[in-house]
Amino acid sequence: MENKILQIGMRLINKYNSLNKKAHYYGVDVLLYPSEIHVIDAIGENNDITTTKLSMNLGITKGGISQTVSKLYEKGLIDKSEGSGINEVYISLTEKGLVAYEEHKKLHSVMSNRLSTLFEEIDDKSRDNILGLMHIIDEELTRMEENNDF
Amino acid sequence: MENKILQIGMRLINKYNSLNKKAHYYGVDVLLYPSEIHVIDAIGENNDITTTKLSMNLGITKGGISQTVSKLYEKGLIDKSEGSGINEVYISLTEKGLVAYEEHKKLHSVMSNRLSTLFEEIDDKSRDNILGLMHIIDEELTRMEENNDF
DNA sequence: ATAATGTTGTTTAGCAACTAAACAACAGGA
DNA sequence: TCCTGTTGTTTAGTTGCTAAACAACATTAT
Repeated sequence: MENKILQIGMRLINKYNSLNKKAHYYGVDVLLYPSEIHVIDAIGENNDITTTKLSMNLGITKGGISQTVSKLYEKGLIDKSEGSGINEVYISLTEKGLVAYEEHKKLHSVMSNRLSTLFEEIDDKSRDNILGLMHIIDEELTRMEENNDF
Repeated sequence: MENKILQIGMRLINKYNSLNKKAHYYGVDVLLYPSEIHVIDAIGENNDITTTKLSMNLGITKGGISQTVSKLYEKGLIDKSEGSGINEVYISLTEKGLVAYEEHKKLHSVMSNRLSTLFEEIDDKSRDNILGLMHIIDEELTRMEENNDF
């Protein structure tokens, strides 16, 4: 009973991670791997982004991003354009990329809506407690990261 | 504001997964990789377990478990014993394995305790709402898994 | 101006952590 | 005895990274 939340939380993370291993088509004609749809998602939410910013945004090395971006370019989901003369490359979605982005987003909207609804219906105290709970987890994960405890 | 929880939740998952990529010593003289400490954890909570049961328990193929178990055997963290004449092998922790298991558990106890405390202090309504929230996420992840939607 | 340093993105080799498939060893029943 | 089911193992292949070296250009220092 004591660490029930932690247990459920771990089960949710495992479930998410397990789901997150399968490739899908997302409405386009090429199979997209998890790493690829994540990059597409990040570009869709921040068009004309650079490799370095994607790297920071997703917490992956520049080399890793560069590899995934190359695959997406070959599959015709993104465009590259030289940015403001400097040593930058702006990455944006093609029409095909946009299709995949929106299809992917659509699949999450049901859960997103259900959570929004619940969050709006509950009282302030519950809302605060939920955020407090998440805050504790966040703090502890950060502490573990800093102390190298895991 | 609408999908704030989902956003925080995703950040927590990413943070956890990022932490979960590093190898540690866990108080013993050999470096243990994430997959290895997970298997140790599962054996610690269920001593004299078999490969097949570990496989089901962790949601990994028998081959994958077999590989990780081999490494743990070579590192001296587990013992194997023939089980009841049938075609089974019982896996248990050595003293060294037990040290790693308990060290790993200790690192999680701070967060576990903080969450337990919070959960005990809040009112029933908040408690129900938190569980309700998790239940929705669980349901939606299951639905996505079944429909192959992701 | 020239040299040193910083920044951008890319490529390469290597690794962890799997999976799928073939396999050997044994058990129990037809 | 043969067939089937189960157990655990091994092998080859894959994804998704990282670390390190690199080239190209920009900025700063001397």
